[in-house]
Amino acid sequence: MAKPATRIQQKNQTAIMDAGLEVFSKYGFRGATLDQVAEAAGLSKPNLLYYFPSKDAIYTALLARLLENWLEPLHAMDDAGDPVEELLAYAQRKLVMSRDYPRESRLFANEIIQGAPHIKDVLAGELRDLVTDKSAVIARWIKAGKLRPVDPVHLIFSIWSLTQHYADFDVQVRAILGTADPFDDAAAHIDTTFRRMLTPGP
Amino acid sequence: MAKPATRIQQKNQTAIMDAGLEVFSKYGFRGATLDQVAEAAGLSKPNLLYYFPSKDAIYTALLARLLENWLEPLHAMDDAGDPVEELLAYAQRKLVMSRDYPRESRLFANEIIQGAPHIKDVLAGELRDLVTDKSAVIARWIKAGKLRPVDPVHLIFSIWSLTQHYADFDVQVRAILGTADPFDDAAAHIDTTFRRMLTPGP
DNA sequence: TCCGATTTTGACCATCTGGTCAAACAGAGG
DNA sequence: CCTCTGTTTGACCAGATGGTCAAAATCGGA
Repeated sequence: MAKPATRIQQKNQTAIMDAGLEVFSKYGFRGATLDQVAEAAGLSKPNLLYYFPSKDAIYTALLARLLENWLEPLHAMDDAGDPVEELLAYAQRKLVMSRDYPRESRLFANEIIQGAPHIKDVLAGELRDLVTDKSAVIARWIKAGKLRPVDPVHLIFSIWSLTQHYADFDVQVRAILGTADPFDDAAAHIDTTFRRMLTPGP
Repeated sequence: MAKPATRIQQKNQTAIMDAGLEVFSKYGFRGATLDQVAEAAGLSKPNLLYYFPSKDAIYTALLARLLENWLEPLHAMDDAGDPVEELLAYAQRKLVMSRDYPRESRLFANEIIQGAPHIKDVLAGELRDLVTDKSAVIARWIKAGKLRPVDPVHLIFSIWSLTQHYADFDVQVRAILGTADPFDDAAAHIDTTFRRMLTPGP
């Protein structure tokens, strides 16, 4: 029953997704217009709507694709690995994602800031479960004396906010630092931060 | 030449500013509509435009007022105080602002994420100068051995991101933690974080 | 009370926005 | 060459949006 999807379909669908990412991440759902998306995709508006039934459909498809990639690094945190290195690696992966996929980060940030109307259920469901799960892992690490005591959930919030900041507030960061690439220094800073936070102290 | 501003003018102007804050912080500049602002202010749209000449004027006025309050705590960081306590106090002040003025924080975040079209010059001017100035203070503290070495500018970014996260991503934070107020735990976590980061280690 | 200044509003407008539709246009297989 | 399926488009629509304007309502002081 499922149709194979022609070559031209795939080309246009990815063009639309990419254009939608560009526009929605810049203006938010309500601030973006279909004309903008169509132009960025190099298509006419009716043609765009031949591939996606509505503005909402494009946005929803984008969010769905995003959420997978977004949660993957946290999933990948390994119970059996070295606690400090696992957490540091997670933070660095998130930072690399901020550098390489800033539009995705801003799309997500826009959605959350505006009250997460499209994904509130995912936050309270899948995401909540995942964080609860990984928090338990971190708590076990702490109990085993492998990490300096810290609130596990707020530790995860810290990793999110510190890394995503460099994508979401990119303009501000660059305005303050000049135009130089901030990500190398950011990587060093984040490494230092979490090492001091998590490594047993004096 | 300047007119005194009647009582009714002040009442309506503040009503409009508050309504604008509510609406613009929720949808961003482009996503918000004058009708929404007018309704939130309890005025008709023409009446609203009697007090402010345009949508842009309301938004600009909001941003101007915001920026003052926003930079004040950083200004207040005292060269002569105890380094660790000054920085911790700054972080706590920012966190309290996230708790008490989340709409302001989200308004600012929306503006920055969308490329800061209205305040790019402030970022590259006033804000940049302020951060440069305070970074020098922090660098001096480090050189004097009062703080563990850390990149001063990225330290300031850390304070911003960790505190504003609780306002900007409020929905996500509450979805994960349940409905309980997250700010007490956040305060403790942030205190711990920066104390470990800045206090001389082993 | 009256008068000028301030405030409020209903009606209106041009433009934009998400979305529709029938018709025109490929492209591949026969 | 024709035809069938998939693709593209110009013209169009109803509702929303930022903004205008003249007239009406209200206010505050003399």
